[in-house]
Amino acid sequence: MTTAKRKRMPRADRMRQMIEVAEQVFSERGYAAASMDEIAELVGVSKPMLYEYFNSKEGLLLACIRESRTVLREVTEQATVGAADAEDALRRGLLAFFVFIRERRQAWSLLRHEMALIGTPAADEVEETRRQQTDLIAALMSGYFDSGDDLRAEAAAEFVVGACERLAIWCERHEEVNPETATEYAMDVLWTGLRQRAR
Amino acid sequence: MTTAKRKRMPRADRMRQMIEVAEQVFSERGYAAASMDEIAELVGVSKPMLYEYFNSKEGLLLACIRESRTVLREVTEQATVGAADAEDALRRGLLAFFVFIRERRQAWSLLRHEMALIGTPAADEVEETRRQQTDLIAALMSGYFDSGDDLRAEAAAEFVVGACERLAIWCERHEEVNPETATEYAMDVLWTGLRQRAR
DNA sequence: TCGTCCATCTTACTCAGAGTAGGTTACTAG
DNA sequence: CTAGTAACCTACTCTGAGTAAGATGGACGA
Repeated sequence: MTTAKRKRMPRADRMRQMIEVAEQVFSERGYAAASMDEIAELVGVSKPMLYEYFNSKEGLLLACIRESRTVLREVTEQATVGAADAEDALRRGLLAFFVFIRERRQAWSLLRHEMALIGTPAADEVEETRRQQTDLIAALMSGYFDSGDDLRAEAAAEFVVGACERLAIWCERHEEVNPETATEYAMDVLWTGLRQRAR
Repeated sequence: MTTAKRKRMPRADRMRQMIEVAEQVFSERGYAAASMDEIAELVGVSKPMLYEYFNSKEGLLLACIRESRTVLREVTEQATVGAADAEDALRRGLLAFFVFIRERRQAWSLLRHEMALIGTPAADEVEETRRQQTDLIAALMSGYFDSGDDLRAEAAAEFVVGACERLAIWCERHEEVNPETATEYAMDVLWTGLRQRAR
């Protein structure tokens, strides 16, 4: 990218570059079909360098996922500060999320495909990202809602995360649905409930 | 299983047996970590037999996923026949789903881990399962709801599927939450909406 | 009873790609 | 100008998916 034909670059820079390329390749080909040789070649470096910095293919994937998670967290947290009430907070958070997934498709596609790796670090890592969002929502809610039933509140937070994730994937198939509309759809069901629409 | 020490069994039977074993191994080890050699050994047959019947590792996975999907469809469709109204239909469907995932954990865990295989048949297959459920819900709703906005209705259906999927995963971590309670939590948010609980 | 047909099954490979051992080169400080 | 070390490379091993080519058991007609 940076037209650097000079080799030898400092560890931190090289790592960033590797993550950038890997994110691209993983989301294009899929984790399984992506080869470390190809990533190394695109970076312009030999394979052992990848292993030097990330230990394994899965380690490289992990780094990509963590990278995306950090951005997602920053974006959604920022969005909800200074919200007027629960409804406002929820709406702002949702909008930030839907904007994120539109602007950073590749990163999102990595987060969304939860590896066929039950019990492996990568699966845990994706799960951890959801937990992060769930906690955020649960925290938001507890500030505005009657607690009453903690288990129920936790379930509600999981619910919101799952629903939005799915809606986001649906949005990929519907270019015409912009983040604002998606947010409105989500709020409609979440906040108002389906009862309102029953005959 | 059937204590058959006699080899040579008819194609159909052998395939069923292979799918049974594969479902077990895939959900235990994860798709990537599972080896065809191991599955073949557990079945008591040599590897080329697996390829004879399923063509590839992914083909075998596909067969497992399709198997589960068929059962899921039967169960949920059956549950909703003869529902009194939209609320009742939704509740029955949800309960059937939550019972299914509790009773058939392995099958569910296969459906839930959507392979790190963007653009490959297996990913499409899992997606197809969701579409099946989404269509079912959309059909249910259209029978009871004002149509008005088709896109909105489609979005709502996606929403329900995603939310329930996530809630189901959450249930795995909470043994104390039985299908009935899960259904109640889901109905609470979906039907009533979060507004009811705001301070 | 005996062939003969073919579906079921096997042994024994190839090949791609993850991961590594051990050595080489360019920059940097003294 | 010479260490010293961080960045880098060549050239391997090894596991596991996928396959070629052939062996075998048993149903069924003669």
